[in-house]
Amino acid sequence: MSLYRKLADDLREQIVSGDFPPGSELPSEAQLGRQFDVGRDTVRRAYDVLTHEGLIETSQGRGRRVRSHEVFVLDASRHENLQFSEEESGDSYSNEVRHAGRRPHQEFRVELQPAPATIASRLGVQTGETTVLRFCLRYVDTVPWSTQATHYPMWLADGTRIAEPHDIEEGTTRYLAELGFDQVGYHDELSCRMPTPDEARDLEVGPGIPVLVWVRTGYTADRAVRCTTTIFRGDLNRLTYDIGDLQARQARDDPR
Amino acid sequence: MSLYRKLADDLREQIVSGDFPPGSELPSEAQLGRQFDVGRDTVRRAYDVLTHEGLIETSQGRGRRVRSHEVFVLDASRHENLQFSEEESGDSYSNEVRHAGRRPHQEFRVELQPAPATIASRLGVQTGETTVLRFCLRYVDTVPWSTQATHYPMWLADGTRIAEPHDIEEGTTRYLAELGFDQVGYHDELSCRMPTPDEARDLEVGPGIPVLVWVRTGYTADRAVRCTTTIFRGDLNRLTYDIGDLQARQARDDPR
DNA sequence: AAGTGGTCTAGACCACGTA
DNA sequence: ACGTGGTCTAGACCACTTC
Repeated sequence: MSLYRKLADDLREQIVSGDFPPGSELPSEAQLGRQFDVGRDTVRRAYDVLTHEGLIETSQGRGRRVRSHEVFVLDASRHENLQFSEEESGDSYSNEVRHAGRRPHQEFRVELQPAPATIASRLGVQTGETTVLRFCLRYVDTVPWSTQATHYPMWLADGTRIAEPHDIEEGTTRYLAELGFDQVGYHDELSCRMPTPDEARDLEVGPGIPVLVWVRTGYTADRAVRCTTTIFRGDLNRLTYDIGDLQARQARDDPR
Repeated sequence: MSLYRKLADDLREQIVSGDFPPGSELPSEAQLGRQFDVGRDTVRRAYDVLTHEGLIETSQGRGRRVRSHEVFVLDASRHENLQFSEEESGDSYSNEVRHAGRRPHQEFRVELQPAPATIASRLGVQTGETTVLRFCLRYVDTVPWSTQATHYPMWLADGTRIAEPHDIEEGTTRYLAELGFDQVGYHDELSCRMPTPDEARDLEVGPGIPVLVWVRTGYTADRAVRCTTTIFRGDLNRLTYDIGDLQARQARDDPR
């Protein structure tokens, strides 16, 4: 077993056992080098291991700290509910965030884009066919939280507010319904991977933080009408689905 | 911008553009060093970046290759179906894998374990209370694919085959139903993160591969009866959920 | 100014795989 | 035997943060 791995195991053990609680400062490279009588690069490699496990974070000039987590839970099975409730208008993301007592913020743009193969097959159009892309970079308070890209087929978006570069106040799902495109079913796909450099920049994630990828295709009774790809920071998010009858669970959460 | 980052960007561009297709060999450290007139460590750091993005894989003595992906799709909304179909007996995992034309294999063990806080709160028992843990390391053909750990509360498992260290042929969900514990609802939670060293060993994943974590809590009409934590290799798996009416999608998949 | 991490190099030796 | 990657060191210089 190599020196730096032993050192990494040592440090990991100290972290998970609570000797270094979340947020606490870790020894400097020089200090650890003296303490274990190893070169500076060996210490750096040990810390690199832990960084890529998502355990610690580094700031130049300030040292390393144990990462502290915060998790936002999103109920995917109730998100963009198929039946609109009376009180809930506007887009689902803002509602969810405000409901959690946090301040939502988003940067928004609309583009015309030739459909990539992955999107085209889901929307039932030809690869390269023009689609309308509505893109959001979403913040909770001031932390970048997720990106969301929704593709609409041209046959649907053309001549509607979907294709215009403005926010749709009442929410796009509701607006689509007003246009006569009632979404009656969703097909969701979930995967995870390391972020691309672009995603890492947008979401401000360093090494060791994967992204959770959520692709939702929305259907009317006849056909697919939109495909939404949401990229979540893996450290900050959790998705949930309720299936079947969960009376027993709700009883636990809302004791009378 | 540092040298090794520029070099990494260069190489990434060549990989995603198809100059180095999946499975192809990449230049050796020495060769790249000569080509770009940089030291060996700089080349290594560039390759480390791509490795941690999950783009390439390394074998000592044999060089580096572009990783090639394969993805197994699991339909979580139909998995362990609440209504048993006639033809489907045995556990859901084996069925899914065989249905995909692959050979399933699992290593299996049963333990008594004090409930960790995360499990206890989901099962509605006290932290540290004894639970029965049924653990599986699952392979598809000879590749480790996922681990699955199901915790059962002692009040349910005691004196049943759940607590015995043997496979349950007909599937645990069906066996539980026979015992009078009909699962009528599931609560699913999804997240992702980098694997712990233990998980990396079990699943044989190197750096740059996150895991997808799926926690399913099963409920009868009265209470939670089990909590299943499945850890998937992030590079090999995708989960799907169908919500609402998807006639339009099924029509696409099964054209008459 | 002093301490922290970030980049880069040269050199040495080891471990693994192929031939 | 040779080429590949893996580990470790010492030294130099830079960039950022804090005081």
